[in-house]
Amino acid sequence: MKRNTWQREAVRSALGTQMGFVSAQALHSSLKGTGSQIGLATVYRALADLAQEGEADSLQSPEGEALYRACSLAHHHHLICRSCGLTVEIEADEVEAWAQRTASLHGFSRPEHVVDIFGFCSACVPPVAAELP
Amino acid sequence: MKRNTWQREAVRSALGTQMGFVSAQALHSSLKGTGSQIGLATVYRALADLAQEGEADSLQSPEGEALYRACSLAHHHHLICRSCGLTVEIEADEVEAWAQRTASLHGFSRPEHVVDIFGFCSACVPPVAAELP
DNA sequence: TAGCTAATTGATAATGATTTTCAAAATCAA
DNA sequence: TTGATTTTGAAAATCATTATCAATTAGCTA
Repeated sequence: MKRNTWQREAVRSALGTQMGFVSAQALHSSLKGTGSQIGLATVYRALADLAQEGEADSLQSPEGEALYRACSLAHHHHLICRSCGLTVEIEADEVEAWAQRTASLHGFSRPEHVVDIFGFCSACVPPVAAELP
Repeated sequence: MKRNTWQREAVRSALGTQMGFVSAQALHSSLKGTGSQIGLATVYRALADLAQEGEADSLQSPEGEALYRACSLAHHHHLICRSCGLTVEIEADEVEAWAQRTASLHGFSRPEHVVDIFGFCSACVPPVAAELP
């Protein structure tokens, strides 16, 4: 049976206070920073549980880290600045519908899609100007 | 100056014979399997180069591995079976346009989007039937 | 063709995220 | 409270990927 521990609550609540996506490492540091004595392994376990129970969204950053975010109600998509990390929540009904349609069109079930756009926000100029047309 | 080595050719050619996405590790094993003495670090470097030069596409698997695939010409999206690895190339003009539009709408430049759908193909039944409605 | 020089290789060590281990601590039902 | 069972957490183990650096090699150039 699943038990309720202050650690799990701490992770759930800490995740709720974050605005964007956080890595397990970052969340752990954040918790430690507020005086919590929670262990890193526990944070990983709690996040994995939350994600499985649908209480958290997760995605892979381009650097290969797993990022988590408290899941409000709907499924969202993001526009993430590669430089400053600014995250803009975007409407993706269009993509949502397309993903469902495309998956079932090819006979795929239980589709989970990853639709995130990484770029440079207006405040962060592209680092390699020579690459631009 | 960039030089042509049999190692780089081996990676390029090995990538070309793969049908779907492969990890660097897998490609290295595959090369070793055919008698090549290429080193793992070199495979990583060659793949990174190919991806940067636009000769290969790369994406992050949900497990956090970087996957590569020989890039034909256009930018494609994929429908990938979590169980058997079957990869279906999908048309995503709709999403392509949406990504561009959304990025610039929010002032983002040089957008790179990740649009991939992971699910279970018709041949692979969902492992957890209880989760379905 | 021989020699030069900078780019490339690869074995290995280093890194960094994530997972496993397992004994000790905590939870929950009775 | 007791006791069975789950959960925790520090440290070790994994795993993919990157950095190191001496030895090798590609591509000039004489």
